[in-house]
Amino acid sequence: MTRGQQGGRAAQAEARRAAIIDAATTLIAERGYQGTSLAAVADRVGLTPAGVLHYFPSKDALLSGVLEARDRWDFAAFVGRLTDARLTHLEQIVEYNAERPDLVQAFTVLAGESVTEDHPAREFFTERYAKARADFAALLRAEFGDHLPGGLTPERAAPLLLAVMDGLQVQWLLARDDIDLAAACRDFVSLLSPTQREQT
Amino acid sequence: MTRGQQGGRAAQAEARRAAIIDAATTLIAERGYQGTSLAAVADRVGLTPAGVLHYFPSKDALLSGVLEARDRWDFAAFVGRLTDARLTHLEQIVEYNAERPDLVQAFTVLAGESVTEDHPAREFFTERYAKARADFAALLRAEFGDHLPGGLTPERAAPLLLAVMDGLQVQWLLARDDIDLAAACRDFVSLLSPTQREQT
DNA sequence: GTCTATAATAAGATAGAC
DNA sequence: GTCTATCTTATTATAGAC
Repeated sequence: MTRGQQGGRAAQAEARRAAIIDAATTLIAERGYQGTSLAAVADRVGLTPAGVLHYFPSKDALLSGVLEARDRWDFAAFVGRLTDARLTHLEQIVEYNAERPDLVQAFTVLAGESVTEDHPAREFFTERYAKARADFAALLRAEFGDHLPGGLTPERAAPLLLAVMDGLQVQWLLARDDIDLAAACRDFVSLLSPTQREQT
Repeated sequence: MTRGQQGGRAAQAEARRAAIIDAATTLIAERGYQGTSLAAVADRVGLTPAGVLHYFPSKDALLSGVLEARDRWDFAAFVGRLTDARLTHLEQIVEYNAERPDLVQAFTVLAGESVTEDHPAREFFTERYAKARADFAALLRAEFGDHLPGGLTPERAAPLLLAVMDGLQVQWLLARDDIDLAAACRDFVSLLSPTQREQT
């Protein structure tokens, strides 16, 4: 039974790593990256700080693991399906995010921290946003063509779309009863849609 | 000369407090609130940590001072002139903010941190956003009336406007060469404007 | 693979000298 | 009003036992 349902030793180590990343993500959501200690992560997975450092050689390496896990999730949920991407699909992601406030909170906190100097997540978010702007521009062009309301182009609207999604998350996390994440996102898309304007 | 150009002892104490708040704001921008130590603040104003604690009895009290100073600035710049507020005025504020990336960065970091549990700035940002949504809705109604593009009302557009301004700041701080804060803000306003749609 | 033990810093805050 | 000195606690990370 040493090679049970989880497979061999390597697979067990992978499961441990995943559990540590999970715990770290939750704690980052609750206390931020700077506010998260290795001791707290270790407690959550039933290890000591030294035990955690066996899987991730430093706290920064653990953060990298958290960010990479998010990237894999994003890829599976969105970028991997970009060939058939539609704005409705983007709205589905928003709805799915609304079911995972812990994940949204972790990455809202990290994005905020990332603008500080020499933050270990700064490069990650810089590249992530640049890529998101390019992806969103392509999405908007596929959906609406070259000419958007207000005389905007997809390239000029893309940062706005990204900003709205990000900014709404902050407001939602601070006032979940007042903000409907998915509905507000749809509201913004309706501003971009040439066909739906002036509806009552 | 003991009562020189700065006034009496009370005024000198106020000047000290202001200098400490200034230093703290800069350091929060550079390293976040959790990453800012009293020792670093003290260094910047030529005091020891104990000296700083003479003016602010705790680190949290110092943060409150930073937030109150921002509130006073906001009031002078925006809320205090709400009677004659126009969207063009809001755009002037964005342009002014673009000249003060340090302030923008400090409050972007703090807003991100504030969504964590028991953060000392959480209540501040919760109330600030709620008030901003109400103010923006009134502003949009005064400017455009009850009916906005996409079938939106001022109340539904206000959180979007707030989200765009916030989200653009994050993108701008991470890629100042790629994002034109004021221009992007105007782009969004043009989406809300009933008269300017479909311009080329 | 996980631990104990410990190193090496650093934090916020207090007491009391000056 | 500001300092020195100190308390107390927490941090990341390493070395080496088991």
